[in-house]
Amino acid sequence: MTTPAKQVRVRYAPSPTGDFHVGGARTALFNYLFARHFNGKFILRIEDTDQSRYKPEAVGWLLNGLQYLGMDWDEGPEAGGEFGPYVQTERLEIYRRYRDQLLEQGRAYRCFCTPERLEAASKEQQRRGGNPGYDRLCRDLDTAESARRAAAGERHTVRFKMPIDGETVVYDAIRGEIRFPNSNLQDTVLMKSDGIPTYHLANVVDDRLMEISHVLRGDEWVSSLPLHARLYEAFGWTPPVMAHLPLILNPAGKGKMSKREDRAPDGRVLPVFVRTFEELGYLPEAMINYLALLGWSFDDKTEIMSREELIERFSLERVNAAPAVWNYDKLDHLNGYYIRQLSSDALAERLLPFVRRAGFAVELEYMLKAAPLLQERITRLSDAAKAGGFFFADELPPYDSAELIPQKGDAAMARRVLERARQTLTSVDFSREALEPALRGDAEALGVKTGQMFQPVRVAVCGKKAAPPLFETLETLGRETCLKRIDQAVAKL
RNA sequence: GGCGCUAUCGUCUAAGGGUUAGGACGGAGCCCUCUCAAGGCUCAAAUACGGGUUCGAAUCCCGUUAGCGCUACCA
Repeated sequence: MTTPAKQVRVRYAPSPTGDFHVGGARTALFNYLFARHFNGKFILRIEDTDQSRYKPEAVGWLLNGLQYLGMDWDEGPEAGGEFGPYVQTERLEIYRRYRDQLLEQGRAYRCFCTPERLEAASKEQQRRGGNPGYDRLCRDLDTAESARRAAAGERHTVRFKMPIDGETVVYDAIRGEIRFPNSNLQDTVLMKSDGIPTYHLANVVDDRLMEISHVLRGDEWVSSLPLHARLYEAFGWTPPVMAHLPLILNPAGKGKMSKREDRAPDGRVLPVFVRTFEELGYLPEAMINYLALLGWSFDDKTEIMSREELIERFSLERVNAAPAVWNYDKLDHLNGYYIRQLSSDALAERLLPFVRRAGFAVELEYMLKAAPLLQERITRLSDAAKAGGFFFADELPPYDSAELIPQKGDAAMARRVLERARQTLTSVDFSREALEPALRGDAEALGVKTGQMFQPVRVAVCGKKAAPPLFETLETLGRETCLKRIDQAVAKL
């Protein structure tokens, strides 16, 4: 990628109207990677111009989410910076100045139409076979009259005067040239009647004032590009490089990844919000790797990439134009992979809060022993409580005694096996190295296959058939617990 | 409806005029094995359709179809 001439300054500019979801995280990530790749600045700006949809918790969710994913920002809330404030409702005076400028230049006009009239006008337009939208009634209002009505306190919005004929040609760094017939474009509202700008005005003004060099945002914004291009033009500004990132579609491929969390047919939550992924124990390494692969690729082979590699390799040229369908299986695969890459110490530490939250009182020392046995068997950190509950619980949850009966065996065999094992476990050195030959010897002495020997013991001790390797498990659990559980199992037979 | 974007295995993608169309997830099979995993090997699986351009098209152009996005005093 050719290095941009001026300093790269990009921003992620969400509106705090809801939870921070993966679509937003992907947009933030591409901005972050782009900035870090060029040693530029990654700026966070809060676009809170929609008062009615504003959610006070949203900024917290956002900041926490970015921190969890390890995307540090150079300027913005909590970071400061010389282009602040970075919250739009703290910049209202600025937008009013630019509104006035457009008004004076005749590039915008006051609209006194009521919502009711707007609706009626839109319907009338449609009835006449045109497009729905505003009929531009106030566009040619006398300026003195307009100013007088405004001064008298009459409620109004300010609309941008779009050209009526011809076309607006814009350029997108990913898609190239895009042409829009002006006959299709609206005189969009720039300033609402409450004196707060809409996205379009605030965004363009801020990007200019904050010296944003590249705008990387979601594909849903391409339809606003002509307006934004005309706004830059009206102000006499050169627009930043605009790049629209492909949308993330829900797993069904039908529509944008929803902003609501559904459940799979089996009842599992299908997370959409960043904090849900965090709560379920997705590692930031996996999230970032997966997100980066949604709409971007490095080459024909490489998929596993660390943050540093992503930063080094990221380029706008390799961003795809087509929308991408979200795939939970692939994310799970990556998460499992990154879990397996962790040292057992690191895994134990990460596991501890999850297992404790599930209600088990566990110490780090014990977790250090259990973690390696769980490592290959979990795809998310939160899976550990279920997969290894028998490690952490005092009492095993109830299980079906039929599970104790070995393949091609019967209850009598299970009893013989367990009683023999109990005897052995009472005296043998309680290490995996000693346990294995001892129990194998028991199998031989009893004339049963090793599987028939191990399975009843495994179920007695773990309460289920699918569990980590037996001897390591026994060793971790300790003699006392193992003997107790075998006694309980024998009693069930 | 209008406007816009997009179109390679089920999914994420590579190949950007010449390849047996490559990789990954998922699926199937085999191996390993005390179960479950993990790991290794193998297999099935794609250029939406129709026209051009060209010696040659997944690749360039046009059309169709389909999907998605936008069509607010929301972002």
